[in-house]
Amino acid sequence: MSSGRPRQFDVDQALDRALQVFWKKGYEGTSLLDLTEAMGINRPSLYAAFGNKKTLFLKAMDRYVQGPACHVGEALQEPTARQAVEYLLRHSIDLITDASNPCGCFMVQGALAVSDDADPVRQEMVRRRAMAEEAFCRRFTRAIAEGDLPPDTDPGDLARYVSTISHGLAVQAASGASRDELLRVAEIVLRSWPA
Amino acid sequence: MSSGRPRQFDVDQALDRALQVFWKKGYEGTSLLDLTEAMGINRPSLYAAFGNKKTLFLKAMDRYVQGPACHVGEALQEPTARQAVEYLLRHSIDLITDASNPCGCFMVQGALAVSDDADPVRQEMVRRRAMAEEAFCRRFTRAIAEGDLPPDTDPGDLARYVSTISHGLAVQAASGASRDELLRVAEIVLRSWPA
DNA sequence: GGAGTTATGTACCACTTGATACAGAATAGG
DNA sequence: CCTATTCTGTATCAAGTGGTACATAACTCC
Repeated sequence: MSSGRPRQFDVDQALDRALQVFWKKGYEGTSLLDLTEAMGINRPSLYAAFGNKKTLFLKAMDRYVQGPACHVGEALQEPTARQAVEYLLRHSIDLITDASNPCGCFMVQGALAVSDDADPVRQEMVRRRAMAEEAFCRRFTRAIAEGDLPPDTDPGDLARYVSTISHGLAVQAASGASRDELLRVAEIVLRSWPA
Repeated sequence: MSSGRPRQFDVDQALDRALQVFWKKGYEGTSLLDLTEAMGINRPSLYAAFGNKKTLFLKAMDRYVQGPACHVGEALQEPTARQAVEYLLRHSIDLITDASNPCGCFMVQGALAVSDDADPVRQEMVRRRAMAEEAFCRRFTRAIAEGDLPPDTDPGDLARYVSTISHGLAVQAASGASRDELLRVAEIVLRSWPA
């Protein structure tokens, strides 16, 4: 197999740039011109490497989950449920208020309310958010079995609660709340942790 | 003064219809065609009555605050801080999961992450969310003075906490969470209310 | 009934949108 | 060197965007 003319750009770096734009402007607020300018490539190269706008967005989503938002998975590995939540909240706050990224959470503001045309993208984001919540639900189920949460705890409700806090913090960050302000919110949450 | 040809549509009803569309699809996900179809009027009538897309959106925002979201102001009049928060959360949940409206909160998903062109609209939403938070801050300050909250409470932090919960619930609703599921989240919040 | 005023509806504007056709450039294998 | 393959860049596409000009219709006041 002959490999033809080599790419003149780094695919992952271009994807990171695309992620930044989608993160700041959302799926529908981002134009192809925004993308090609940020990625430093022209339109046909973008389409050849990433398919189209939708598939590029989905790939940016994967990269977000595995890169900037990898703390979500890491949190689950903390020894106790409380520590997992603490890890999640603190690192989430660091991410969503990090000055080198757009404010807020890509997973929340990337495609929250969109046109019918973009609805599949929105639904995929809903699905991914639900997956994270379910992972915490399973973690809490384990915590109950390990005696690390009260036995009458409903793990699903608690996971939904944590998810609610997390998404709320993201909206706060998108509204301009600072790291310290959000850390104090997290403190209120953790102070009353049911354990 | 002569009044000319009378309007053939009800301005407030048309505004309600516009609100519904913006609520579901967000500012940038909504096209003029979406609007005119939902409002039952044609383009020039829309522009004559509401200015342009941005000003229409802002007017829809006013209508949202004074109509569907009037419970926010009402909550402040409850006798205690705890009751105010309880009122806020319960009625918010009713609103954001009401089947006769789009899921979620217009004030959150109407314009969370948008293009530069729409950024003024986004900022106005940020400002309005901040105003609601400040109102709760003042309410909590009063509650502390009335001995209805611990004297060492920081009213700003507490207001930000409540705001975070409220916005988090909105994202959950936009993701398809049911009324009952969110009521159980609210229960967790209220169970640990610092009073 | 005529004059003045305001709303409606068609038809259109310039511009942007996401997406491609196609020619040329850069590589690998033979 | 030649061919096959892949990428790049220009130039372009049809469709959709927000926004308006203009003729006409419906009303009030004189």
